[in-house]
Amino acid sequence: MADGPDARARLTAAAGRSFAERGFSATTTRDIAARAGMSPAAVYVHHSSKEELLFLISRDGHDAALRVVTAAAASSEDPGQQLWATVREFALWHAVHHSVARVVQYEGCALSREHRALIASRRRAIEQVLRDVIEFGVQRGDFHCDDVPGTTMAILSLVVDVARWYRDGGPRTPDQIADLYAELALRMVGHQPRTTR
Amino acid sequence: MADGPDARARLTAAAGRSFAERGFSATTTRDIAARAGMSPAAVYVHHSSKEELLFLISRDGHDAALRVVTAAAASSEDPGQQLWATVREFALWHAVHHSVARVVQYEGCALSREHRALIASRRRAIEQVLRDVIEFGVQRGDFHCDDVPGTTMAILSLVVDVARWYRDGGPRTPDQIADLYAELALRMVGHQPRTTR
DNA sequence: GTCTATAAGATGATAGAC
DNA sequence: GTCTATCATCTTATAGAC
Repeated sequence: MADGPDARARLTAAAGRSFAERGFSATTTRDIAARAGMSPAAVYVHHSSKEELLFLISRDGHDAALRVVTAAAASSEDPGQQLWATVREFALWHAVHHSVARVVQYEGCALSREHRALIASRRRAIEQVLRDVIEFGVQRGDFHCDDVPGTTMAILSLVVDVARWYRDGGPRTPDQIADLYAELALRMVGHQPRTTR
Repeated sequence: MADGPDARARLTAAAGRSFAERGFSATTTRDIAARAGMSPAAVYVHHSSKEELLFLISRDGHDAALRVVTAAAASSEDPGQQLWATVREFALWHAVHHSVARVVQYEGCALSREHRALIASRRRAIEQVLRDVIEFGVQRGDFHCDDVPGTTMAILSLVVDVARWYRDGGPRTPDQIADLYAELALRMVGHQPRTTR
């Protein structure tokens, strides 16, 4: 009968928000502790270092994003629908979880060597999902795109950058952004549907 | 008969590289001084603070980027050519000057309130150049794009993100990236040329 | 598991000699 | 204008009481 998140989860949440707002290096363990309603020393009861907090946030964020794009890519047999859903869900995730997404996309360089390697494999997996969708559409003749790796990278760029500029209360809702970006991705791959949309 | 950059310029160059590699907060004044071949104290003979170095790099970088896109947008009477040139030159600038571009795009939150305001007006000017090109193309009937502000933002995103992932010695040259991104931007705005390209 | 107190070192910036 | 030396403060992380 827990009436709130436990201390460990409160600390990762507090660290995530702080890292997103100011960056890993500009965040102090005192910031994190204060935000979680604890003393600075309490941080180290639950986590071995500030860098470990960054790793946990980054790892769980990547895992969540990978689940989202994997499910979206498998949601249809049609390449256009697959790309539309994948980009839509990925962009939506970046907008809704913009705080975690910022840490995921921009604070990776503060990770230790070992942790960075663990994160890198997850990043490759996410990229692979998108690349496979685009490759499939090109092979099927639904997409017309000369440079699949380059276009994959460009669409990833488009979505990732949402984490940089998105603000709560901005002029667009996450759903509107997701819809727009999914349509733009279809244009980028030269989507020619067999039936009129 | 100068045989190298003066101390002041050496310091901004050293600071720019350090900020790009590790971020503003993770860079120490000792890092900057060592990179410029000076003692930590020498930094303060030429600059009043670490934040001032960030501001100078950010301001000059924004000014350079604004000049590049302004010239590109004015390089033709044809909307498609204008957009192609603007995105091409903007992407090229981000790849070639990726170190400065990283600072420009990702370290703005470390600026003082006053400095941030000075930078914000330059950012709006850059965005306006791109938006005007797209608006012009839509009015002319060369572009088919329902959401001009959204598409403007998306194309900016695409280009800005080059600063995040670009590495010297990567699989693509800056020119190849620029060509690809210019074509993708034309697809994003629904460019329908009057004469076959 | 939480706290207060503090160790050990790093950091931005300055003083003053040359 | 550059240096060595240093100040005052902040930072990560730990020690030990409760």
